[in-house]
Amino acid sequence: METKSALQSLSGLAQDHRLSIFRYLVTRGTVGAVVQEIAESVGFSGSTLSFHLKGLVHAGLASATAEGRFVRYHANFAAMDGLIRYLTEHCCEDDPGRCAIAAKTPRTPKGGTRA
Amino acid sequence: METKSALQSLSGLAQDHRLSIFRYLVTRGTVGAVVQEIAESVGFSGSTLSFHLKGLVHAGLASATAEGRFVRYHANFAAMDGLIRYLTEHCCEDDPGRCAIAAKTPRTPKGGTRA
DNA sequence: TCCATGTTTCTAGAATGCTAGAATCGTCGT
DNA sequence: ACGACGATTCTAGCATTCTAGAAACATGGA
Repeated sequence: METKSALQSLSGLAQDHRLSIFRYLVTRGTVGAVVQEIAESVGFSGSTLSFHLKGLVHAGLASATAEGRFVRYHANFAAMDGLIRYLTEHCCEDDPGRCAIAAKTPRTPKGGTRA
Repeated sequence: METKSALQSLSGLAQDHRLSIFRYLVTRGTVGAVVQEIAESVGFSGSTLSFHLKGLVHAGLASATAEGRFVRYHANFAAMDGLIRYLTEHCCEDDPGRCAIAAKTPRTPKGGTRA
């Protein structure tokens, strides 16, 4: 993951409403949630919700799939993993022996990059 | 980690200059770096640098210790770990069996919360 | 086709965040 | 005590982001 996409992910999550939305999607795992469900969970106006969902998708943190007139959103776990890896990259470069973090994250959910 | 501090961490990192600073501090591990070093690494004006360092400290992502007239900064790995845990919390709540992420991060660097 | 429903886009105003020059504060060496 | 130096704070202007009402768009059912 390059700096740019890490920054997009971080900016995407650095807002309480978007963080709420994302965390809700995380709890929903591979199932995801349609906009109405999300709205019930977080409780703010439709246009605001749409604004933030767009932000999450743009940041690569979520994906949207149409289901008739509903739209289902899923958290993008791969993006989250990438972000985590990015943050811990080069940790304690000077003295890796002292470091318990660096590059040891056996992540990615079973079932691919989506959902 | 509660929502508020996670949000602070995320906001702290969601800015390219602060992210650069933080990542540089991460590479410096327990050694940390004085402001001059950081300035050489990232290359922007003193007041801007100070502004962002303050932001990182306020977000709990870095700590500052005076060394004569120098100030040494360290990345706060504990905060980063906390953030990572927070993000992956409750992952796939509906069907944990399907999830490879949830609560399995053996993190925290050797040597305590500082550094 | 027409209406109801679900979602997104448009818009403006308010709030927040960023940058960098100038001034300030604290520490060290002489 | 004084000057040099490292770092932070102050300030103002600029840019970005957030919110929510209104309008628009798309889909499904009657």
